[in-house]
Amino acid sequence: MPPVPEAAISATADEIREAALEQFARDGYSSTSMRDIASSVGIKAASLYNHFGSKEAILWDLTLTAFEELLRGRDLAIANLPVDPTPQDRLACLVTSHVAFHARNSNQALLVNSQLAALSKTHYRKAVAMRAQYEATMRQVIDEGVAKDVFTTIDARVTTFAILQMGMAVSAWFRPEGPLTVADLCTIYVDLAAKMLTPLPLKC
Amino acid sequence: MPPVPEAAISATADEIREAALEQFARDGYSSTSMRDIASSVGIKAASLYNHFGSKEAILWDLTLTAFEELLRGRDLAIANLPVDPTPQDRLACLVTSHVAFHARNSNQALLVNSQLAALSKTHYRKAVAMRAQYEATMRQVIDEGVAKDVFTTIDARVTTFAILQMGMAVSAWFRPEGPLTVADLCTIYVDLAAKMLTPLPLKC
DNA sequence: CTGCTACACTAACGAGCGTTAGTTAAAGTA
DNA sequence: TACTTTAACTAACGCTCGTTAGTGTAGCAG
Repeated sequence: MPPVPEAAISATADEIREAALEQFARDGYSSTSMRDIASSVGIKAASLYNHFGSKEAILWDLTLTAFEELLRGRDLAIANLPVDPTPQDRLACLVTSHVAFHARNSNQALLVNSQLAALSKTHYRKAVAMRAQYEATMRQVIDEGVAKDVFTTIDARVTTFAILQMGMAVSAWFRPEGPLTVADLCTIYVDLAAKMLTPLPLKC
Repeated sequence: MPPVPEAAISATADEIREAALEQFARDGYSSTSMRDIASSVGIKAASLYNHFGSKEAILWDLTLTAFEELLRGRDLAIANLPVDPTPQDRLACLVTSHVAFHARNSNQALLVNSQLAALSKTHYRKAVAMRAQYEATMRQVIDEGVAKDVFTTIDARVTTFAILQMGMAVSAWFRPEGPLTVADLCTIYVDLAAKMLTPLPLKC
């Protein structure tokens, strides 16, 4: 009896991850069967259990990796900020890493944004905590800008949701073979987010 | 043998609609069983077939109703516009009806925004067409504003998606018992959308 | 060469799924 | 009062699901 692997590391395990990620993102967790995943990899369903302890373990593995990459992208962007960054700098940096992630890793993004409910209660709680921590980063930047009087907003919480959500939606429609590059997309969303936090110009 | 009802009209049918809508929105179509729906109504699964021909028929019934209400809200808002409305008037009107629908009918909104894939191919195509028609209304208003030089945008298509999406997300988090009223919410999103389409003020 | 490990397989279990057939009881109509 | 309709029920069908048990085999370590 092979010990139930905590986090499988092998070429086959990676093929399983890849196939499961694509199908979970496209069809949803509960509409994807172990037999579906196995057949994408070219093995039988029972063989999946040589690599992952359960179907939910695959989802959790993928979810953890997705969150790690999301947070890593954010941290990398923050690390590349100029010294003494303005709130505008910080906002542009966060929106760029946010949108770039959702454009480049659409399957991971779809998993994180709409398949968390399929996790076990314990894993779900951890995932929600990670998401809350990620969202808090955006909120802090907005609050900082408001405190320094460079941002204006009716409601900082709602504006945070709005900025995060318009970026998340990118994963649902953006295709790299389309007319826009990821860089184009980031420029557009940074512009939108900046405007959302700037007072409307008075007629003068 | 009762004829398979096209669109059932009875108190029980309405209870089924209500229970199915809530569970489809909360747990997803494929995670909700006919036995789940039946038990919410207080009957057995087989009795559901006295009112609807299949599980998908329930989803399609709910989807059609949701789209009808969404479009009706939009048309009502448009009908109440002042004579010779400006693009800003039109934008505010559309954003208000959009956000109000997603705040007040969150279950219907979640259905329309994330359960279409569970429909049969024929019904799916019709639903996507209705959604496209709805989205086109917003796009037209933005294009009109750009043509009249009262709106500025890097990319009208992406901005349309962004405005629609930040409103759709409302259905996922807004609770009427929270600190904000629906009217508050509409005000906030109208403000955000207007700013998104207005040029950043130059320092002067 | 021997033995162990890794990883595939077949077969099957029990549970749950959407759905159908056939039955029964109550309500409405002639 | 008799007949029809409505809408509930029980029972079961065939299927798919996640998962487990047990088996075979190739490759590597001693």
